[in-house]
Amino acid sequence: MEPHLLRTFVAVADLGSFSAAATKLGYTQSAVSQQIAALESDLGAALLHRRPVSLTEAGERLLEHARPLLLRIDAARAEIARVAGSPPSRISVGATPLAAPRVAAALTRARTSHPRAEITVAVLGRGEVLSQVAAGTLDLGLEEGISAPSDPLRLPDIGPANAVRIGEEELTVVLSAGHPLARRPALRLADLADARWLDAPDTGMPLADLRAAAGSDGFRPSLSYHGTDVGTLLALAAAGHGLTVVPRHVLAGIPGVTGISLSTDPTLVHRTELVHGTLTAHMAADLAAALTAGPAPP
Amino acid sequence: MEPHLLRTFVAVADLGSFSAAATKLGYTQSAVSQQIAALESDLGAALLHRRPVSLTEAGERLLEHARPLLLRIDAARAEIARVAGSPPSRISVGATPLAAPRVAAALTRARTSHPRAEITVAVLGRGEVLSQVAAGTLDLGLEEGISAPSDPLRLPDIGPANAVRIGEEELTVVLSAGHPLARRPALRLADLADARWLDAPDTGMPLADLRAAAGSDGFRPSLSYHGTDVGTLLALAAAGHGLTVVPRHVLAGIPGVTGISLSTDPTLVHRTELVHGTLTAHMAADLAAALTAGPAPP
DNA sequence: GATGATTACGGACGCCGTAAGCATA
DNA sequence: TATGCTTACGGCGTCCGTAATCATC
Repeated sequence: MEPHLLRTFVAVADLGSFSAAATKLGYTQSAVSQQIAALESDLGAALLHRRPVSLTEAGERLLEHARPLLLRIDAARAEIARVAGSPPSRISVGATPLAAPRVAAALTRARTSHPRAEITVAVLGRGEVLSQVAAGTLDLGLEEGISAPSDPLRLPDIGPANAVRIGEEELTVVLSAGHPLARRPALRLADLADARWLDAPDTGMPLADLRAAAGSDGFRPSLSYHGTDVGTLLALAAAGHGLTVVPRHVLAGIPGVTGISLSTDPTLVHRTELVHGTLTAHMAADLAAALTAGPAPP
Repeated sequence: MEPHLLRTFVAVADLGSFSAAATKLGYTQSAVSQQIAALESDLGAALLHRRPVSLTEAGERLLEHARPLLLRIDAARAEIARVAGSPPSRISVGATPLAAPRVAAALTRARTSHPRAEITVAVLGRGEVLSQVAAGTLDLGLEEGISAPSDPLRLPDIGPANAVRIGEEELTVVLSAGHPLARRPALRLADLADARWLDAPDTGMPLADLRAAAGSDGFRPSLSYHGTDVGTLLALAAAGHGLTVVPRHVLAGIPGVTGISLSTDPTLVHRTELVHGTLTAHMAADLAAALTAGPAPP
């Protein structure tokens, strides 16, 4: 269970290939093979099927633990590096595309009260935000996703009390204006399991999250979009390539699409949280105050 | 950041001594010294002051990460061992003392519906429960603590969705019957920071949790009790040795003590959660259904 | 001076690369 | 047959124990 073995295991699982993982990590094919073998013998269970490479049941379980473990290890290392180093004068903030409007709005307000802070903002794919906060590349990150009202997001914890609630909004499913369901006042997520869905893991709600929320194994992708541009995602939805789920506010004034509320569902909402390393907890408190004022403006 | 380094670091931090940690872990004094040195050089920061041994700022940070990391590593290993092994016929359940009445009540009901299950029950000190669930020694554990209403407990996560809410109850502070405050209808936790407190880390609410909940650095212990017997704890409170905090139901019919509600506080409640490895999720669902029926009987 | 952490050194083991082997598509 | 994972083997680095050294109470 040494971290470098977990790292290799995750790489192999992601890439579906020993040799690809080897080149990515700077090892030889053989080394990766030996590392996986070592992990399997340590744990006493086969983790991967070979030829083609796929996860065994035990491998699936390990993967669920390995990612958060590696994330937390990075977080610990980054935190200690900060304690040892000098207090940072620059603050970097990252956000997922659907949370980005909140940062922009809050920073204009923060500028007036803290005019001398040097702030960097980046919009990143979902998943990048948390790992970069963990690694210390980002000081603060805005994450968002689906949850029950007043329930926290299910993010891997990278430290004590590292996420604070920013706000919750109505969750809507985006349909092209001409869609048969476009005139319904509200919909239940489970009823849409068999529809055509957009797979936009960087930008929209991951389909796996929809499956988890609806308790269904549907939500199969009809088109995949890799990128962080919300406009493109909505344009794809408007063109009828599939459905996607977003918080209501991003649809304001967008032509060609209709947002149908999912709030009659076993009460699902779109929730935004501010994630931070514990060392930037005071910064987080300041920014959170500015951010929680309400839903983001257009 | 290899796990064995973290393990020795935690042992040194707990025991306050390199040599004590060495004997506990089966190393030589020298090996422990080298391991700590390796960790410090890897992280680029001093983790411990020597002579006497105490944590540096960086060490404090690392410790906050190291314990959950080790817990999760144990959880992953246990989970994989279960996948590889045969499905368990015996179920072991553990609970902290203040949660114990709930298991007892639920199991009598579970007995009638699942008469052939072989169930083991243990009452353990706070902190033992989670680590044994992680390690796979326990299949299910009942944890409890202070939280805001409908907020989850702040437990280190040992896997995806590993805790489910069982119930919440009024939180009361226990006073001897003759105590000056014993006739108040309600109290605020922060006002009691300077009182004499019982330190019963295995049984009652840890004083550190009270400090965190009240945002105060008071709650200093006047007497410490190590053990898992709630009756003894209440007897100490009745005898005026100090205050302690418990959920209301444990006080029903106990002479010599008075419970004053803390519910007017920034709304603090006593919350109970069922913790499980993901592999026992279905067992957890069954037991949770029996457990959530209401507050435990006397 | 005794206790306890550090440093020096040596043997054993582990890890990774090279290279050969082997199975599957 | 070719791609790709596995096994064999050797060098190098790491880890831990013994033992000597150093520092602190």
